[in-house]
Parts: sequence; structure tokens; C-alpha cells
Amino acid sequence: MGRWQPGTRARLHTAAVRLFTEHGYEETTAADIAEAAGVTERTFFRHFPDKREVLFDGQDRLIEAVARGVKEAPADAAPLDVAVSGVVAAVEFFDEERRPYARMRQLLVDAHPALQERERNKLAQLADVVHRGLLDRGVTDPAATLAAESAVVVFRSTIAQWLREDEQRPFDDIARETLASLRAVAGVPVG
Amino acid sequence: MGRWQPGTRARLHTAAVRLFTEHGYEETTAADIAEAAGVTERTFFRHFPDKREVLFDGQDRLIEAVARGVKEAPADAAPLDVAVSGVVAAVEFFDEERRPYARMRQLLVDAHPALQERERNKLAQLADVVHRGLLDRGVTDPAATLAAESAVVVFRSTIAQWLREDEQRPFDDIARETLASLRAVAGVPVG
DNA sequence: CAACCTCATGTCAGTTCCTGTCATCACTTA
DNA sequence: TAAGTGATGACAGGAACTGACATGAGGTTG
Repeated sequence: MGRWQPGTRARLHTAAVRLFTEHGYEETTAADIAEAAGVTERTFFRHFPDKREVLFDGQDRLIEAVARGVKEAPADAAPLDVAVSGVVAAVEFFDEERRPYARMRQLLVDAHPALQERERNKLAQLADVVHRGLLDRGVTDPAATLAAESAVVVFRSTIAQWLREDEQRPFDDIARETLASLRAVAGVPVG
Repeated sequence: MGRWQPGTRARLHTAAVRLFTEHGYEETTAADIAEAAGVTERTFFRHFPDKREVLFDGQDRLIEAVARGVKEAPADAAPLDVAVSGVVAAVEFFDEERRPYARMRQLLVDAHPALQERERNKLAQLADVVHRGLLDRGVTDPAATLAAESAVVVFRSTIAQWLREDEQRPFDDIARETLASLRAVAGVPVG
């Protein structure tokens, strides 16, 4: 039947965000989204493995950015610095057209446990990428895992702070500040 | 109808673990578990909010143990030490009848993304408890969050290492070792 | 140009997860 | 003994997915 429509996936994504914010996440069915995008429910699930995933479309590019950031970190940097360099590279992701979008999305996610769960999942993927990057750099494994996961902790805290300050200050400034805080918290206040 | 049966919840839990390991997680339906426990599917969902949750029954006691651990940490300890004291208090949880059980459960969880998602959720609750405990102790908020989440990182890594060593060494020994590793990774000069 | 191939989509049937609602029965308390 | 409580059964139903098969558009090859 239907002739081919360009950007079906993108249309599903934007329709989903709109319907979710207008009527709520649980109140919006996958069929509703599909209809709003002019396709069938079945097509929705061909593009996204489940309903939640539609909100996380495009995160692959963030993952890639982070991987690149880790790879391009200075060779003599400490593991945690390398890891955080990775997530700081996510600036390029948040500095595009996505700004106003990011806050709206975050509101949605924060309001629904099911979506928070999925978000943590994505952050775990981020940790995995950083982890692999560190292994490639020769960092051995207990340390690599710890550094990668700590970097994600810094990442989360940085985003939260960035949004709290209404995206005024540069993302990477806050990231470096957060990293310093983590070091302070970790205990030893040495210069 | 039915006369009251003691321990319905526990019976559902053990039946679930058995069926999951025998036939797989996705292959086992909630109705199967209910039937094996001698109740209705509806009753299953009265005891557990969803199918995954049945595998995490009893985690409340772990949460409580961690909260207690944070509360009882020495007054002059650094935030991260307090936080880790909390998760180290989870020893009492892993030192009971649960040892052989823990490994089997972990195999199940590791094999199914949906269950990993839920596990991360539980760990987030752990972080919340530690976070609240730190706030009660007067630690201010950016630091409290960072310490709490770092403690969870230590916790995860510790469990993994503990299982890797076949539960030979004491849990809290490994935890302290992991904490030292984290400090080294963070580039904090050890005191 | 026709036969062919690929690929996104539509259609339909079916399963599983999960929920609301009401009835029932054992046990408890007044 | 009457009323209340609490766990359960029975049933209906919605929403999230999945598998199988058909269709039609566009590009490729002879």
C-alpha cells in the first residue's frame, strides 16, 4: 500500500514527545503515536523495540561522541580524567538544537520511574563505552571499570547542575567543577 | 474460597526462581509462577507490582541494613567513607542463607537486559538511602550525591569481585580494597 | 521494457503483562 | 452472633508487544 515516507522514525519521535507532554506518558498509547505520525502501531514497533525507547532516539550519536572524547584525551592523563574527558565531549551533543528539547525531555523522564529505569540503562551503555576506551588505552580492569562508572556519576551530576543553572554556564566548565568536587568528596584534600 | 496460606509471597518467590532457572525468564509466565505456588495470576500481581520484582523480593532488608550502616559510621569520617560504610554493612545481608542463592540470581539477572535494568533501579534506591543518610549527617548536597553514587559504584565492583573470588574473602575486606582502588583511580594521593 | 529484488509498511491474529471490580471465605473483634 | 478485616478467586479488559504473510514502491538487471 502506502508509498514510502521519508523520516518515519523521526516523525514518530517528535509525535511521541508532543503527545507525551500534552497528555502524559501512560495516557499515550503506542497506537496513538503511530497514528499521529501517519503509520501503524506495527510500524512503530519496527522502529523502536519498545515504547520507552522512542524517547531515547538519537542517543547513539551521544555514545559515539563520548567514545571519540575518550580516544582523543591526552595520553598522559589519569584514568578518571580520561573518562571524564569522554563525557565532557558530550557537550557537542547538548550544544546543538537540542537545548530547549533537553529540559522538556528531562521533565518527562523524571516524572516516570519506567523512563528513569531506561535512562539508567543508557548511562550504563555510556559507562561501557568509556570502559572499553580505557581498556584500549591500556588501563587494567578493576581500575577501568571504576573510572568509567565514576565518570558517569560525574556526568549525571553535571547535567543536573547544568539544567539547574538554566544552561547558562558552559557544560564542560561545570563538568570540571564536578570532577573537583568528586575528588574532594573522595576524601583527601591535597593540592 | 481458599483458606489462608502462610508465606504466599515467599512461595511465589521461590517458585519463580526455580522456574526461571529451569525454563528461562521469558519462557516463564506470571501465570506459571502463580500456578506453581498454588495461587492465581491475580494474586501474584497483588504481591509484586510486576513480573521482574519477584526476583528482588527481600531487598528491603538490604536497604535497611545500608541505612543503618550509614547512621552508625564514625562521626569524623569523610563523606565517601561514610557512604561506603553503609554499603559495607550489606555484609550481614550476604552472610546469611543467601550465598548459594546470590550467584544463581546473579546469573539470571546478567542474562536478561530487562532484569539488569531493574537491578540498576534497586541500586539507585540504595544510592538514595545513602544520600539521605549523608544529608542527615550534615553533608551538603552536591557532595552528598556524589559520595552516595560513588559508594554504589564501589558496591557493584565489590560484589563482582567477591563473586569472582568465589566468596572466599570477607566482603568488607574487598570493599575497602575497592575503595582504595577508586581513590587511586581518581588520582587522590593516599594519606 | 519486463522480470526481479529489496525494503518499508499494512493487516491480522495471538500472547503476555497488568488492572479494576466484585464476590467469597477464614479469621478477628465487639 | 454480628460486623469488620484481609487475603484470595473469578472475570473482564486494555495496552504492550510478536510472528506470519501480503502489498506496493523503487531500484536493478537482463
